[in-house]
Amino acid sequence: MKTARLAAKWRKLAEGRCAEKGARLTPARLAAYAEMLACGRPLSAYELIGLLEQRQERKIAPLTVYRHLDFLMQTGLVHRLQSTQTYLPCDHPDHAHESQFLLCSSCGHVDEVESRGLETLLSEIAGERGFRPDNAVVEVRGLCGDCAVGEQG
Amino acid sequence: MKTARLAAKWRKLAEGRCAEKGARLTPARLAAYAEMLACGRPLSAYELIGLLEQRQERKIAPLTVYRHLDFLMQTGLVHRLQSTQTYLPCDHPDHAHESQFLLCSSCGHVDEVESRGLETLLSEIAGERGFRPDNAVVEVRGLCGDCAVGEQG
DNA sequence: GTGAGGTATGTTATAACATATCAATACGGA
DNA sequence: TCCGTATTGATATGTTATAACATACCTCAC
Repeated sequence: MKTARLAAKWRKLAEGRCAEKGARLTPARLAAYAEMLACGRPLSAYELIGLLEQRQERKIAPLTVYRHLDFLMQTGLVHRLQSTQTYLPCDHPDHAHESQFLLCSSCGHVDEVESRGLETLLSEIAGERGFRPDNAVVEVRGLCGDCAVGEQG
Repeated sequence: MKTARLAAKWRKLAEGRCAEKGARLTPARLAAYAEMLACGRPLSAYELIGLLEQRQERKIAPLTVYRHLDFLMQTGLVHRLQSTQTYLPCDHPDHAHESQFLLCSSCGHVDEVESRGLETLLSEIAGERGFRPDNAVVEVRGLCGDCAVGEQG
C-alpha cells in the first residue's frame, strides 16, 4: 500500500499506544493516520477519503475511513473537533489525556491544550450541580497569534 | 397557524429580545420556538421538522426550519449543542450570554450553566498562547444528579 | 496444516444533517 | 398604493455518518 511518509518517531509512538491496548495498527489504519499527520490541519472524514484515494489510486468507502477514525480515536492517536466535524492527530500521543482546543477562524490552525486547571474548574462547576462529569468538549474559536497581528482591536 | 402553547412570560421575553434587535418574530419563527420549549429536551433539526409538520399538518422543508433556527440563535433564544448536533431553547433568554452545558448521557437532560469564572480562565489560557478568543464551546457529558443516584462509584 | 473463532475490511445502500438556488409572498415605510 | 426588503416556499443537492451483510485475514489450539 502506498502510504504518506511518517516520521519514525510518530510511528513508534503510535505502535506503542496500540501495543498497550493490544490493538493492531494495520497498514490501512497506519495509512489513514499518516495522511492526517502529513496534512497538518484538521480534515473532514471525506477529505481524508479523497486524500487516501489519491494516494492509493483506488476507491475507499466512507465506512472504511470512519472505522479507521474510530480506531484511532479509541487509541488516543486522533481527536475529533465537535464544532467543525473534523479530525486531527493528537499533539501529545505519548500519554492519555483530555484536550481543549483553540481554533483559529482565520487560518484554520488548531492549538491543542492540556489544562488541568480547566478540568478541575469544570469538575467543580459540575459538582455544584450534582453532575458527575465523564468527559468535556472545550473548543474555543478566535484568532491565533499570527492572525491577530495587524487586525483591528 | 396551529402552534404549540407558549407561556405568556416566554413569549414576552422572546418578543423583547427580537424588538431589541429590530428583528421580526414571525408566526413561523414563533411556532418553531414554541415547539422547542414545549418539548423540553434538545431536538435535532429534523425532529423539529417532524413535530412542526405534525402540528401544522403540512410539509415543511428542512431549509425553512434551519432558517428559523439560525434566526433564533442569532437573537439568543436558542442554543446549538455542537457535540450532538441538536438545538435547545436558552434557559436565560432575558440577557445575552455565553453558556456552558452539562449533558446527561443517561436521561438526556441538559443543564445550561453560566460561569464567568470559566470564561475568565478560558481567556487566560488562550491569552497565554497569544490567542484572541471569540466564543467557546463547552459541553460536558456525564450523569446528572438524578441519574447518578444508584449508579456504582 | 487445518479448522474454528475473532478481528478487520469491503460493498452496497441509506439515514441524518445541512445548504444552494430561485421563485413567490408578506410586510413596513415612503 | 407602490416599492424595496425580509421572509417563506419548493426543489434539488451536498455533506456527514451508519446499517446490514459478505468476505478476507490472522491466530491459536489441535
